[in-house]
Amino acid sequence: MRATKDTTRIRSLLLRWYRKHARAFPWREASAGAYLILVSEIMLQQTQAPRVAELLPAFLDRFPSVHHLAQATNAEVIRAWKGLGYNNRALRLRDAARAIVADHGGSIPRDPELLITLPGIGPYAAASIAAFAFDVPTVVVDVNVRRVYSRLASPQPLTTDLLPDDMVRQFGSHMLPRRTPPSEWYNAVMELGATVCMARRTACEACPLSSVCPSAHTITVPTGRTSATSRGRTPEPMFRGEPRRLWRGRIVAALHQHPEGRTRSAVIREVFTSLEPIDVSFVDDLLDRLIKDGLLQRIGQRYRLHE
DNA sequence: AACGCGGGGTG
DNA sequence: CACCCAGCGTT
Repeated sequence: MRATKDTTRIRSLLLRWYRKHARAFPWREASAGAYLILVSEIMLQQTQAPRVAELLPAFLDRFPSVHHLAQATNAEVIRAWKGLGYNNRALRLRDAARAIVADHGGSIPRDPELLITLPGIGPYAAASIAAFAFDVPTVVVDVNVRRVYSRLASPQPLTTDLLPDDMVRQFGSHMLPRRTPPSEWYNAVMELGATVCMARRTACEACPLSSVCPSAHTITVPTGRTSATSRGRTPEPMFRGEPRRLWRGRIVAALHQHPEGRTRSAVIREVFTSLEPIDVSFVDDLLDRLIKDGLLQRIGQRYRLHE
């Protein structure tokens, strides 16, 4: 862990850099309210910032307030979520809006302890909404923050090396500025993580913290087998050489344009072109999972987005 | 603790 | 092309 003396230096170097290099995003505007922050934080968990910036306005136009979102049906919110992936999260975001209306008078809570009780809001989202929407001085740790803080706190030999979560949090509570708003601080840390102190590549020569960073210029890309599967991750289930989740996404996409629904045969024709009888069980498994998740419903012989 | 969830980005 | 990326809820 670095000496306290360096903390002030790190803060001022990074904040000065951020004021010069910040990209303009809707959630960084002074006019951004808590509802915009809530929606954008959920979107940003899964999608690159430029893409969220592109898709966020249409979603907010469709659901301008937490009250509008709370009234959305499953199908309505899934359609508005198109292009963002992870449809389950759209439903949870809508459920969170319903809980905010039902239990919090329509006002988004500012206390992380309350935020984390909402559907789809975990430790990261609860802290980030409190910090970005209300400038609550709380420790926020996403993968960008964890990466930047790990490299800054102690020398990391490899780009894949990260400190344990508890050490990152300890360093993070030490780094929280006393006067600068937490929203500005975390925007700066995440901007550095996204554009300079990146996961698979570092740009130490362009980093404002290289003079105080113990990992600067020495961190290297690991060689050899580093793939997810060889690190012990469960391999994704595949079908016809592609991950199951992509077939799942195609079924949802195929039903976007058909409010009246499609028969199983029609879905198979459109999405799979043709199928051996032995493989039809794969489709049935997919359809069952989609229904279980609340994305689809079966009406008679037809499947459609869940109303 | 392990699994499932999208689809674009990167080397 | 192979490989990478992320936080949440469920089981």
